[in-house]
Amino acid sequence: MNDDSSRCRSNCPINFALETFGDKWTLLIIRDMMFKGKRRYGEFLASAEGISTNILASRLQRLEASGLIVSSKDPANRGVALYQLSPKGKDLLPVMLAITSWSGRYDALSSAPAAFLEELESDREGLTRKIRAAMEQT
Amino acid sequence: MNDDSSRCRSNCPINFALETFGDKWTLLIIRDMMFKGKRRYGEFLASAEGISTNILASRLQRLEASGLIVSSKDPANRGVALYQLSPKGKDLLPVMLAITSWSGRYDALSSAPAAFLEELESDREGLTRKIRAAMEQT
DNA sequence: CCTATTTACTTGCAAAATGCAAGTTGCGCT
DNA sequence: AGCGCAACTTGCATTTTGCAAGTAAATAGG
Repeated sequence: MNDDSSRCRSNCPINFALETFGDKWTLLIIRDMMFKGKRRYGEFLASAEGISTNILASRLQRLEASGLIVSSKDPANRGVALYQLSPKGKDLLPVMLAITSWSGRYDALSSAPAAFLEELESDREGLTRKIRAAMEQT
Repeated sequence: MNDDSSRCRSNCPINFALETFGDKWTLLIIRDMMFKGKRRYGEFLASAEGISTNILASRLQRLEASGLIVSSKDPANRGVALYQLSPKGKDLLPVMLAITSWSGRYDALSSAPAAFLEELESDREGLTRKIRAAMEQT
């Protein structure tokens, strides 16, 4: 293999959006929205990893600024804010599934349910469709 | 859809290895090893994003501790350290490709070469094989 | 053999990000 | 009006990062 299409030299870098992927809390918030259907400030705050309230506010702001989520007020209750994934945010699903699959295989602390992991390996497309449908519901 | 296999409640969390994915520099180092064939301390230090030397040392140590990379001394030159992806590290390829694909579509600052992105969309399996082969070379 | 250079780090300190606890604001209910 | 809840904001201590400089070991040249 002497054509080099699979490798990049420093003059043709592969860069990616580090603001999104290089941050722990950002990924957790997206995960919560994507797989757990969370939409409210208090729900994110309650996640097992224990994000603190100032950081949560800052990350939600950043996520909205970069177009990954959209915020609105619950029409039934103006005191409640709703955060939802934008199409751009929903398109992170393949990334999250790849991370989940790798973590399920290699990271002992990463406990996705076994049924979920099995379905992910055996029928990723079907699972993807199901999750996309679930995301539209909210 | 009232079976809930595509969503998880808080009692069945999807957790992933945040030490790996939640850190900016960790991802960049893995990218450099995977797509650019970098193996040496000085090469990582020279990456466009400008990691500082103390952070690089700390991340390499962490990556080795978590089994993603293996370090050795260059047999031809004992003063030179070589860092290489372990099988566990190489298996991050699908994650990196998913991130690259998303970034290529949505992030203006993320410039993977167009030919790479096209191949990624049209023949991901083939590209994956090529990159895996290239990774074995080092 | 002695010196200079390269490579891979370590150290010290200032700046920034994070974590924690407490306070504030706006809305809905009674 | 008064209470409660949800969504933030603020202040401050702690941790992490970034930057500049320094050290140690291994080749390279004279």
